[in-house]
This record gives sequence, C-alpha cells and structure tokens, in this order.
Amino acid sequence: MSETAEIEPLGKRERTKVANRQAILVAARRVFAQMGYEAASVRDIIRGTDLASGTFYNYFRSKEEVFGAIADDSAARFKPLLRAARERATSFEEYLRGAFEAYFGFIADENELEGRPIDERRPHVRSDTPEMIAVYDEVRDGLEAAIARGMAPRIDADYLACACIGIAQEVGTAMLRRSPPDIKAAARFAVGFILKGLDGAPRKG
Amino acid sequence: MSETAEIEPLGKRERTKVANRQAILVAARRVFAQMGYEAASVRDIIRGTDLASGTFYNYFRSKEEVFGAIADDSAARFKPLLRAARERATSFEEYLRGAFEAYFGFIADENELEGRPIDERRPHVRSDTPEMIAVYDEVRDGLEAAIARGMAPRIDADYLACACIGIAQEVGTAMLRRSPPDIKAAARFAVGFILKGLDGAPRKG
Amino acid sequence: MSETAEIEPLGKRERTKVANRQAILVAARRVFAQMGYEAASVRDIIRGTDLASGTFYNYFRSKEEVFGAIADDSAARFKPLLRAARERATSFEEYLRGAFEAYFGFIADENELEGRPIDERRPHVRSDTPEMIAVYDEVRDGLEAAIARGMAPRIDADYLACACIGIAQEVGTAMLRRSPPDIKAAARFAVGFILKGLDGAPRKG
Amino acid sequence: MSETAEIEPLGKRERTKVANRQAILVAARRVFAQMGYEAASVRDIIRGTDLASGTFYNYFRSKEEVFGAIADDSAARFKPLLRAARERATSFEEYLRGAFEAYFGFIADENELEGRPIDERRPHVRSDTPEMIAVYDEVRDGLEAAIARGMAPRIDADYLACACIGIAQEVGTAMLRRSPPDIKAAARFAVGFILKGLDGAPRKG
DNA sequence: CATGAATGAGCATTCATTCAT
DNA sequence: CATGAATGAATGCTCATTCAT
Repeated sequence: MSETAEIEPLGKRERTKVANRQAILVAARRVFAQMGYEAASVRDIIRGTDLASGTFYNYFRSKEEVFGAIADDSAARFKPLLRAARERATSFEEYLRGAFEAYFGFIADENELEGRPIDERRPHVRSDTPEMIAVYDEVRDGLEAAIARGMAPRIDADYLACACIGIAQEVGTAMLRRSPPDIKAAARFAVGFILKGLDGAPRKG
Repeated sequence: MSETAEIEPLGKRERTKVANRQAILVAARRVFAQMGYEAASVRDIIRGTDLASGTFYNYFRSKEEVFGAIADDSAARFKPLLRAARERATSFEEYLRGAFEAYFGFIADENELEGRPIDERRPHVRSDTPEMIAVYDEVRDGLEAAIARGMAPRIDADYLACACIGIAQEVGTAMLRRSPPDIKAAARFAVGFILKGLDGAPRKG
Repeated sequence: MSETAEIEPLGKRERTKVANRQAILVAARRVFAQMGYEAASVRDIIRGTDLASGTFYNYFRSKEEVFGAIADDSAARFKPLLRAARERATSFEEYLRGAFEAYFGFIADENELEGRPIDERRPHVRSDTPEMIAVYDEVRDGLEAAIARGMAPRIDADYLACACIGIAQEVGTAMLRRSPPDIKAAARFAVGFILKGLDGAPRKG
Repeated sequence: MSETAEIEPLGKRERTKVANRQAILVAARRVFAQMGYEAASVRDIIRGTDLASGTFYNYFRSKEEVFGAIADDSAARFKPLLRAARERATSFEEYLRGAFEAYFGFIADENELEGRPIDERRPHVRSDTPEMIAVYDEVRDGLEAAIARGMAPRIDADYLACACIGIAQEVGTAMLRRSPPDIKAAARFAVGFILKGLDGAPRKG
C-alpha cells in the first residue's frame, strides 16, 4: 500500500505496530539479561510489556525468533563501531584497543539500560550475547587479516580468537561489577595483556 | 524437550544412601551436559536413575542444589590436581602450565564420559561449569600468591584471573571441538599467550 | 492443527458483498470437508479466502452460521433435484431411485470438488452434511405423501425416513470409497434393498 | 509387585488408581456423548471428575487414548452380547433380531447413564461410537457367514453391512428420542425392513 | 526411607471476536 | 464496508513438589 516513500508519516496503526515490536524487543532484552535466555519464558517477556499474551505472536513466532531479532539489532548497531575502529586504526594495537573500547562501551550502555542485577542465586549462565555472536567473526577476520598483513604473529587464529572472546567476556563482566565501570582502563588491560601477556600488562594502580 | 532417551539406568545398586546420592549426581551431570542446566528438569535427572521421583527430594531440595553438589564434587576432585600442580611448580610458568594441563585434561575426561553432543541448534549457552567455579578462587589465590612472591608482575589480579578464566573456558571449548583434543598443545598456547601475549605465543604448526 | 495448507486463495474477485459472501461459503465448504466441522476454525476459513479476518463477521456471526448457510445453499441446490425426481416419478420405486441417484450424484460431485482425503487417522466422525439435513424433511415428506397416496405401505414414517437417511449416508460414503463411484449401481442397491429388503435386493455382480 | 494373584485385596493406592481411571472414563463417556468427540477437550473431561488437570495424564496420554479405552471397554462389554445372539439364533432372522435388540438395548442403557440431552444447537455430529465400530466387523462377518451358508442372498456384503449400520444408527437415535424407548419395536422394524424391505416391514400401530 | 500418584501452577500457542483506522 | 492488530480466554501438556502408603 504505502510502498511509495519512507518519508510520509506513519499512520497510527503503523506507529503502534513499530512501538509494540520495539516494546517486545526491549522487554526481551531486559528479561534475557536478567534471567538468562533459557530460563526466560515468552510470558516473562510479555509481562514486561503492557501487551496481551497473544499479541506477542503477532510479532514473533517464538522466543528463538526474538532472540534472533535482538541479535540482528545488536549486530546492526555494534558492527559499525567495530568497523570504524578497524578503519581508524593504524596499527594492530590501535585496532585492538578500538575494538575493546567499542565492546566494553557497548555492554556498559546496554547494562545501564537493562541493568537490574541478575538473580545471582542461580548458577551463573552466560549465553553468547547477540553482540558477542556478532563480534566473533569480526574478531577472527580482523585477527586473520592482521596476521596476513604481518601485523600480528602467525599463531593459531582460532585459539587466539577464542582467547580474545573469553577475555572480552570475562573482563567485560568484571568491569560491569565495578562502579563506575572504567571502559578505557578495562580496554587498556585487555589490550596490554593480549599484546604482551603478563609482562606487558599495565601495572596496577 | 525432555526426550533425552538413550540414558541407560544405572542398576539398582546397593541402595545405600550414599549410592543413591551418587546415582543422582552422576545422572545430573550427564543430563546437565546433554541438555544444558536450564533445559534440564528434575524429572530428566531422576529418569536417568532407577529411583522414584519423590526420592530425589530426600537428597536434594532442588535442581540448584544438585548443581551445587556437583560443583562441590568437581571441586573436590579437581582442586587436588591444581594444588599438586602448584606444589610441583618451580616457576610461575610451570605453575600456569600445570594448572592449564590439569584443567584441559579434566574437561577432556568429563567430555568423554558425558560426551554426547549437545543439541547445537539452540543459542549457545555456557554455564559456569562446576570445575570452573571451583577453579576460580584457586586461580585468584595462585595469582595473588605469585604476585605477592614477586613471581608475577603486580597487575590487577581480578581482571587477570577473569582473563585466565575466559581463556581457559573458550580455548578449552575450542580444544574439545578438535579431535583428538590435544591437551598439551592447548595448554602451551594458553600459557604462552598469558605470559607473553601475542609476541610470546608459540607459533602455529 | 490448522496447517491446512494447499488451499489456494480464491483471487480478489470483484469485492461485491455477494462475491465476498460466496468466497467465504466456498472456502468454508472446502475447509469443513477437509478438516471436519469441529476441527475447522473461522481462521481456517478466512485463510482460504483473501479476505481479512474481521470481514468474516460482516457476513456471518460464527462458524455455526456459515454451516447453516452452507446447508441452506446445498438445500437450495439439491431440493430442486429431489423435487424433479418426485415429479418425474410415476411410481414409488421410480421416486426412490430418482432421489437416491440425485443424492449420490450430488455427493459425488461435491466430493470431486472438495475432494482431498480427510485426515483419516482420527476417530471417524460424520456430521450431518448440509445436504443431508436439507434432504431429511424432503424425504419424510415424500415418504408420507407416498404413504398417504397409497404408494407405500403404512409403516412408521419416522423410522422409515431414518432408515433411508442412514442407508443413504452409509452407502453413499461406501460408494465414494470405490473408484470410480458407480452412482447408478449404488442407487440400484439402495432402492432394491429398501423396497424388498434382502430378498429383493439386486444380486451382486 | 503383587503379580501373584488377583484375589488378594488391592491396597489403597491400587484402589484409588482403579477408581480414578474409572472416573475419567465415565466422565469422558458422558462428555463425548454430550458435546461430541471433537468438541470435547481434555479439560472438559477432568472437569467432570474431581481430579486435578495433571492427573489426567497419569492415566491417558491424550483424548484419543481415552477414546480408545472407551471403545475397547464398550467393545468388551458389547461383543459378548452380539456373540450370544449369534449363538442363540437358529435362523438369519433370529440372528438379526438378536443383534439389533442387543444394540438398541445397549445404547438405551448407555443413554440412560450419560443421558443429558446433547446441546442440540450445534450441527449434529455422530462419531462412530465404540460399539458401532465393534459391531461393524461383527455384522459384516455375520452377514458374510449367512450369505456363505445360503441363509442370505448373495448380495454386495459391503453395501449391505453399511446399510445395516446406517439403519442401526439412525433408527437407534430415533428410538432414543421417544420415551420410553421401545427396544423390541425398534428391532422389529429394523429386522422386518432389512429382510423384506417396505413390503415386509411391520405395519405401524 | 522409597515410592509414585495427585496436585495445580505454569507454559507455549491458538482462537474467536472486537474495534480503531 | 474492509482491514488486521489487540485481546485474553482456553487448550494441551509439563513440571516441581508433596504426602499417603
């Protein structure tokens, strides 16, 4: 019908549709963050909105699908940051620092939004966050490119990417536990550690 | 969902309390490994034994509690290995290598026991494995001791422990994906990486 | 459940009220035939048209009402056939034969149109088909008239009508199971059986 | 456990188990009779007992399964009656009369138990009742045996069985509408009609 | 203690129906 | 009138947990 332009103002219907979809996504993001993907139920998600239960299914077919949508959304928002860091960088170190600052900044932002402290009683469970998933390929690509261009030593890129992911994940989580989270410091630690290991990691304090 | 199947029951055993408790723990470990902590239900666990459903509650109050018990058990089995590595070590590097070899060997063993490939379709979820939890304090202690004794540089021990955990977790998982898993090589990578970073990590091949 | 599928929508048509009404009726007839009255949902019906769900309620208040409309429609199409048979007939036997041929021909036609073999797994359920309902009164009337005019013996017309209905229904269904359905033969059987019972029923083959 | 004998009194557990199962069956029979198989929900059935919803699934896996159990039960109770009629009979006519009296008596009994008048508003739906299913084979067998032994003319046994089923069903239903239902009269009508058709059917009144 | 049936809350999902556009 | 999103009741089913035996 209104395929003509994206400029014409949305009718009320279209507006609430977009708003509802967004409301579900926001609620889902929060719920996943708070209870974990597996523990979360579709009902938990809609309970986080003011929509009726059936309405969920007008927008998504299942919990999996919302997760996918969140992942896509996060990826769409995060990947440009990563790419920008890559383009800005004139050295591997700069690239790394840019990537980690982007990632730590990103999760700090999201943490502020979703924020509520997870129920810590239950066994801690980490699902690959959407941005994590989004970032993995980027990281591997970046590393392999760096290795290929001689910017990084020729080591097992798979293990290396895994190690970086692990560091990003765990140090990122640790960073969020501190308040206020110091993004730059965390990135400095990670980069120093990755590049030089213990020997080169910035001294504390 | 809970159509785990192919779990052969464990034989009536002696029916002593300790045997029942053990049966539940073994079944739970397998079930958690196969379906993931969240997806697993108490029913799935008892279905993996030849006990009645009510009996479960004579031993544990909930799924969480079994998980805790497994963690304790793993810790009880794993910590000595770690301590041994610590005592054997004459340098920080040796200590690290011993610790990683112990950990990678441990998860390789457990992987063999529980082994069946988890349903890989759902969003990947990693819970802190019991041994991971068990190991965290040990690692931090070890690191802080090393730092205190001047064996390691004075850097943020919390971030460092987190980074090590992250590396252990991710590289460990990556190692299990390869067959056969090469424990020594994985440990070599991890230790080299931690000590010297990219510069010092062992070259591939 | 309602994964009816393979129902090709009917083309937007002219969008006159009568066309919409007809589209719903046609879709409903097909859906009822394919999934059975109870299993069919209003949604299944509108999915079989290119109308919006709300539009259904501009024409019918409920599934029951469509069913009634179909019955009326079938009756409107079938009754003339019956009446014609009645008028053509010069004897009760001719009347009966005409009626059964009309009925068997009618269901053979409809069967061809809606045709797809219903899901045969579930307990077999027969609802009074619309035409069956339509025909009941006609049959009773016809029989009572025949009796009154001395063309048929004075027996319990209610039971007799029921018996005829039952025969028509069951033999009709059996006929449709054979391919190709032999309308004349089925009618011959029914009429012979009704008139003379076993003794007079036409010999097989 | 107590596989030893059927004589030893059932423990309380066994007794309530049997009682519950029976309660579900009774409720299901009534519900199916009142709302029809398709329209009935598992919840309708358990609502007809004083059991909790989950309890249903300790006894049956689905509505289909209860239906099957009812069918088996009805068959188990009805078939002997049919067989007795067959054995008592010294002629085909006697056989038929015995069979119809058994059937009409059976449905009259059940009707008394389940009795409540079906919601007549909805389109009338007849599922093959369990006894109907049970009876079909018996009837066909009986007819084919009769034909083989020369007791009945050699006509299309399939159509014939269908016709008898149809008559039994419809005349049976009609009989139940009258009060009190006259089993013998209905059977007399059916048998006379089947054997001699209209000519031989007993005159009314 | 072991047992396993009973319980009822909870979940995913579908549905008939309404009503703002 | 047509539309199709919103609604919330209802359904089949599973689950953790209790408790009489």
